[in-house]
Amino acid sequence: MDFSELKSVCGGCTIRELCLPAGLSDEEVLLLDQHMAHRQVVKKGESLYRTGDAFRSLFAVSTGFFKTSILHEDGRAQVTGFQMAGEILGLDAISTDQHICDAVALEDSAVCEITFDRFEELGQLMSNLQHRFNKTLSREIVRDQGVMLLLGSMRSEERLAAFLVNLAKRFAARKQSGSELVLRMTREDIGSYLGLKLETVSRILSRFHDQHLLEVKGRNVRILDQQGLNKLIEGS
Amino acid sequence: MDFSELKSVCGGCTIRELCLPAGLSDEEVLLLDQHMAHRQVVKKGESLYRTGDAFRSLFAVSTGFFKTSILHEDGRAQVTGFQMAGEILGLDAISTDQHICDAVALEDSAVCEITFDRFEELGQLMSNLQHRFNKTLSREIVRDQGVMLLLGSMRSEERLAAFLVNLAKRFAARKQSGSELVLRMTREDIGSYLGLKLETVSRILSRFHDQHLLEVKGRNVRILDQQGLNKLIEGS
DNA sequence: CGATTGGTTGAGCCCATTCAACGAATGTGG
DNA sequence: CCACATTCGTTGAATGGGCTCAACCAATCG
Repeated sequence: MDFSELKSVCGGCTIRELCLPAGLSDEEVLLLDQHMAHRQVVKKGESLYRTGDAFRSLFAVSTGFFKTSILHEDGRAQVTGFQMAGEILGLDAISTDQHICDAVALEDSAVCEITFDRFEELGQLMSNLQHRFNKTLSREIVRDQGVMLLLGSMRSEERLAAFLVNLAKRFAARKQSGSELVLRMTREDIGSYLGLKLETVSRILSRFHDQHLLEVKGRNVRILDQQGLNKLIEGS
Repeated sequence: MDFSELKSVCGGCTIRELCLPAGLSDEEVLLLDQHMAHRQVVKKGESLYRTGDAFRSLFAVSTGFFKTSILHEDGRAQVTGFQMAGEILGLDAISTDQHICDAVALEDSAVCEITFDRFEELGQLMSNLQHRFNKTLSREIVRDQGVMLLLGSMRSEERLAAFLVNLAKRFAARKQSGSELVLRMTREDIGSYLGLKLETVSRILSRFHDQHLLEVKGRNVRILDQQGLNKLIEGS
């Protein structure tokens, strides 16, 4: 697919308000748009970037689903996040000009690329863009600290419940069903993200199924009792 | 103490290169300096800000030691970080214009304040400052993801070893001893940060003591075998 | 078709937790 | 100044939640 003919990619994008252009005026979006590189396809299983790669660009997920993971020297890996449409990949690399994690597509995906040098120039031209970007970075910090809370002080059931509720919310914000989830990642990915083993994830999904909180068929999960899940997270 | 008479606080600050002015020219530092508010004292046990407070300013730790922690609705708390001289407090609040954690001084401390509105204006004037600030935010993301790795895939001994080595590095970067640590936080704080119970922290410190990795006397910790600790973290 | 990857479930084990007792240090008020 | 309370830290014994090891099944793919 070649979108280079289109004048404004972001302008017509359905998830514009969830992405970098959020909160910008039409004119500002147009200016941003002119500096976006072509949309780029990443096939399922392929890496958008790998640990150690030189940092050149930020990527906004256009369609599809990614995971990011960091590798420990001894081979252990930790999944640090899952990214869907509108979310930004590469923020961690600004720090050192090198990517410190791998970003892998969990289904056939497409991303919008913008070189960070260019983006910083735009930030100088549009204080609004810069302001929003500061918020984007801060939001990622808040998200990470939420994961720290989850990993540091929740039990396995609470972790999985929080994970599912969070996924559901993000799907819902994208006008997709907030109760019919298709998990694009393996049980092992989920486990790594939540600090659990894949067997534990599987067991708890089965338990939730038995408790009529979920309907689980492989990677298809339907949330039957949202409130029940919320109760697990908050109350204890 | 009133520093308002001084023309340049940052300019003469010994930890300038570890703080917001890092990488700025002398002129740029001077400009930044003119917009810094007075230094502000926070006594041991006092809060610099609390969850829910409106976000107005960023704070750079000048002297002393802070902890930040988020509160879960059911009362559980998670310590999300410890901040020492040169490190920035309040980055998480940019996202929502509200502080999402408490920042508490663990010893008598002082901070330098700058209103964020002012700071963003300065960022528009000095692309270099903005560039550095982007890196600061990204560095916090990297740090948080490091903690995620720690919480998600390390065992208790590895966590504590990583924590101590990290503290030692940061003290060393501030020209303080990298082996004689004075822990300003309680065992409970450490445990919360590392996802462990205080008893576990205490036990492991004792174990490290027995293994001649550390000398532990209450909150005074001397690292006897840095390499031994590193081995714990990397190898498994 | 066999090979591979992903998922479920069981049995037993172990690391960290829980519960508990005790000691040291600090602060407070009479 | 001492008596007392409080906070912080250490250590022991027993428990249990999640892990390890293992078997098995289903789906996918070359």
